[in-house]
Amino acid sequence: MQHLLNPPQREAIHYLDGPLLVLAGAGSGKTRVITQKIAYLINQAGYKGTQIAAITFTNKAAREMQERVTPLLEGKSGKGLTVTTFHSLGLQILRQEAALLGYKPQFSILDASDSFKILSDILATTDKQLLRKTQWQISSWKNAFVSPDQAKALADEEMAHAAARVYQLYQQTLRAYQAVDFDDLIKVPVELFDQHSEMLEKWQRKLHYLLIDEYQDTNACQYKLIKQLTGLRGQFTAVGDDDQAIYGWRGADVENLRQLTTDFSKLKVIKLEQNYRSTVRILRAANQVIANNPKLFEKKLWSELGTGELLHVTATQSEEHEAETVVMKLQAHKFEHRTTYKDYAILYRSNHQARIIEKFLRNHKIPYTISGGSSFFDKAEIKDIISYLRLVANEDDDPAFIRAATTPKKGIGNTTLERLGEYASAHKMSLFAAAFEGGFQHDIGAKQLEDLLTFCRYIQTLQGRAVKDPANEVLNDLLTAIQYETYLYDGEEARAAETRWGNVIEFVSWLSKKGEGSTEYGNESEGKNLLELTQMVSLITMLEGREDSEPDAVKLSTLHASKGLEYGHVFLIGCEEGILPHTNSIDADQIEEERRLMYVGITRAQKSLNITWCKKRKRAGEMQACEPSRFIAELPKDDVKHFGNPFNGPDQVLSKDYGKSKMANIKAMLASKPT
DNA sequence: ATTCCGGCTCCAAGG
DNA sequence: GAGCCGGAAT
Repeated sequence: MQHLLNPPQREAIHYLDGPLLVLAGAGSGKTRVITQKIAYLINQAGYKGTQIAAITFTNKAAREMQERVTPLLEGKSGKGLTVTTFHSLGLQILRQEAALLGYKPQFSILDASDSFKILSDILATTDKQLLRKTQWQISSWKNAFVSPDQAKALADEEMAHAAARVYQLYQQTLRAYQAVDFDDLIKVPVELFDQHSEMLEKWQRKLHYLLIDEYQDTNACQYKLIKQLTGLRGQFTAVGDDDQAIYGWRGADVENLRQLTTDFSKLKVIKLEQNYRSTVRILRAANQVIANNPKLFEKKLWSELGTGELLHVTATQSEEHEAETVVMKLQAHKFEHRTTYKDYAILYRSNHQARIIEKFLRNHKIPYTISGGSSFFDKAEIKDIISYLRLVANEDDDPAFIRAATTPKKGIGNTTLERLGEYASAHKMSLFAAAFEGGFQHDIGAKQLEDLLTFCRYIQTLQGRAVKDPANEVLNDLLTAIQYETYLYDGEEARAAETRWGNVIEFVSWLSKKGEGSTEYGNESEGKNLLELTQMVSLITMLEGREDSEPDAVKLSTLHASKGLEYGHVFLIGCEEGILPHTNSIDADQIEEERRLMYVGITRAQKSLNITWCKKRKRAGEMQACEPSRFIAELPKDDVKHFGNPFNGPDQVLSKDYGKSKMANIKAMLASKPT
């Protein structure tokens, strides 16, 4: 994609007279504009690296940006450049000003499942739906910058009032744990800046220029942070595309794009409409689908990359048949076009759709990598280890205490924990502190107390070592001390245990490397001890940078996680009413965002696009008939070729070894004629 | 009575 | 994939 910069790109890079909004269509070279602009600021416009912050939403985007900008920088002036995610920036601010906010520097960062458990305790229920709803409600309040008191005042019905009360208790609990959740990482700094203008001025003096990626995904809180940081100077570049706004569900508001034009009267708007990624047919499809959405800014992508292949839309009998079709088509296409596996991506609306595809890929020995979905850091074995680290860093972190104290089993059971919990809450102290209280100690048996104290004292020795010994040494000793490997092999069959232990090893070596601080840019992780690494770990969801040379593997990804990426050949599966658009979105009248998801999916493809849907799908235990997605009907007829009988083709009988037949199916596939 | 196991069901999206 | 359930095994 190396071309000369086109005029709007050049203009976007050189424009420094005030706030700038770059409306960058899919594949229009947006990352290039941001990285080149950073280089321009530093190499030509006299900015220092330390004065510039580029903000992204994902760690991956931040890493890619850092990697692409580093070679462009000349000399030392680029040193100290901040390329970071919103959450990581929030953490940085929070950590520096922790004392002022009444937090210890090593406060914990809770993940969604920790929050879920806390809410479950507060509400004294296991009703998942209610808990999810409450969690969502609280998160929405936070993203909209609404405090518990304000939530109570605003609550017009009893339900909302109850939720606001839970919100308050939840915040009190987090306080007691010396913990924040993901939403707080943005919200608390904004509050801090609201209340302490001198702190805000300090940060404004530090950061002279902001660049914000994926601006359409900002929520009210994030926008407020940007406004605070840019202040009166108003020197920033926001890059976004209203057609790719797909994070409304976590509080992002496309309106923020329009808001910019009203909040900054001098806002300059530049559109990037030339696409350097896809064929004309793919772009025409994308344009025509998205044309069904109301427009915030008029924009039409065009390409000079030739007409290209027809899009394929295939109706399949079932999920199994769909998976098989995709695998067969992929194999045939790869063979025919002499491509490699990494030229292909299979995209879907929800994570669970990947499972069946994985199964078929495995059966056919096709290598694949999967992104999005349940992440490395969500694995039980990783969370186990992290719970020790969290507890060592912050002994007030009760959720970490409970997990570490009970995993692996070490004689600390429910009764002990309950007594400890009672005492701790009665005396308003942490579980850890309560364990050392005489008042509590004669409440339980001698053996139990002995085991509990052994555990707590061990944590204390780790606290001492964590600040002075190398991270990998401490970690390895920890694993030995708690006999984690034995625990894994006792609990599971050898193969599963082996995988889990492998994950642990990988985690430890990854973390150790971070601790050495040998990263080439000398950024965040330099020379950090184990405690400082712990907070950073909480913000990371994927293990990155393991392989420098990407393996030759098919990419599996959710549509959300695919944003910003491109692939030669894309399979977009499960294009049915109820899947894409998702049922919940149909019910909530949020078709436009689903359409943008479809748009994102289409525009990932460079050369070919395969869309599939199932005529029948197993749902709630039984096979149900499905309708093709309304978005399929929105594709331009002349650019699409249909396969499979979309109406009432004969139901295929699925034999037991359905996924295992190989050549026969390839042949059948190749022979199949378009209807 | 307690634990163990296999099958069944559950799925919106991410930092 | 993981949590949950019912039935089997201890």
